[in-house]
Amino acid sequence: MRGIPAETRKRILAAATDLFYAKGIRAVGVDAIAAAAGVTKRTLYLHFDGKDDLIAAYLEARNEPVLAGLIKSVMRSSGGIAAQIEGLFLAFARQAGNPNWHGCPFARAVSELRETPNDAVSEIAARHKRAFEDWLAEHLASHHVAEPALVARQLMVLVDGCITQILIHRDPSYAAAAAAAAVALVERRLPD
Amino acid sequence: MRGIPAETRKRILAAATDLFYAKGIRAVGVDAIAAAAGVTKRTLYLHFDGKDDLIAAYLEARNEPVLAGLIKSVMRSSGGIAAQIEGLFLAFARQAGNPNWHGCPFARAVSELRETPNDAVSEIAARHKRAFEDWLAEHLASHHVAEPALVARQLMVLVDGCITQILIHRDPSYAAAAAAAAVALVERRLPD
DNA sequence: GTTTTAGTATACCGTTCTGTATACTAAATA
DNA sequence: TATTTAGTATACAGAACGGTATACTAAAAC
Repeated sequence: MRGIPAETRKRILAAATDLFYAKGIRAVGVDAIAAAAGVTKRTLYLHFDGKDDLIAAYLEARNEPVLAGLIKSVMRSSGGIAAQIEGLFLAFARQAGNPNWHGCPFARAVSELRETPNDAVSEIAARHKRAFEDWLAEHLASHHVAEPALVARQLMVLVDGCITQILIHRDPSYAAAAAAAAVALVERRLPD
Repeated sequence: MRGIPAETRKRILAAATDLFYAKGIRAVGVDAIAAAAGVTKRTLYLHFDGKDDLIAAYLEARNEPVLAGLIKSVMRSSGGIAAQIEGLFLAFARQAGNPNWHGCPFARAVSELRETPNDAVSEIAARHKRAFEDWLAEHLASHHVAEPALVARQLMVLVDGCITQILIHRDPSYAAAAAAAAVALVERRLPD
């Protein structure tokens, strides 16, 4: 069989994404990824230099869609900026109910691959988080929130903390506390 | 050589702790732990039923000292409750400067071992987090903070979010934003 | 003084890991 | 039509994995 190369690569990446995200990166071998993609290991190594390259491609491919999803969660609300930020955290509670949800792929990759010589993972994850933080700061500023950079950082802390608590306790209701905190932190920076 | 059994067990556990915490749990083999403990693999399996048992013992052993350290960070400050909570986050910034610091061992274990059939990990981690949350709620209540249970949860979210951000960005200064958020969330619940 | 205990040393088992090699096939391309 | 391309199928190399087996040793306990 002869397929379109870009299609095959996408299928391998999709299989890697599902498995890495669900089971963890070290827990998944290249054999399992090749099998899940319906591809021989030979073909996998024809499209990727090795597992490290596949890991980097996996994270890089998640950057844009995850970022878009986060922004969409904020923008969906029709209310003011505080309601929008609240919507972000309520979206976490909703998503966490899905059994396929396993938290933030970037945070989990960094956490798992600590002290392994794969610089790409750390760099991609930091870039992703920074991108959302920067977007938040601009969005807050455009809604006349004072100290937007500081508030954006505080919201990032709440975002990852919310996700971690939900993962540990297997209880999406932690998002409600995070949402209330986020609203309070935003509202106290609004003009009177 | 014949050693005191409890001593040998402690040495194995200490080696496992160092390696698991620094490199991750899947990244460390039992051979490496035995070698680091200066013990044969035979001896290791004489003290632990297997790697899963060792993982559970590692986390269980961290519970008390980590909890004690967190409480100490809060109680060190001589100021009021807001200053105490601020001190907790400033302690994170201090510890994160140490190259041996790698975040929360419980959150990292849960994150890495997601969807592996080791119930103990999830249970121990949840119990640990819950213990600090409960202590915080009682401490806040004793300082006349309103809605202590909710505020305690919000602080837990900030704690784990702060740690995650520092890990990802390799930048302890994220603790400052978390500290400011924590102070604001506590102060607004103080009696006038 | 004999037996139990807590080890060492070493070898091995079967499996899985990342990665490579060899040979073949069918579709697109020149 | 000949050649390149993108694959399949299969096997294997070399290491690391968790875990076990055998034989021996020295200190402690009865």
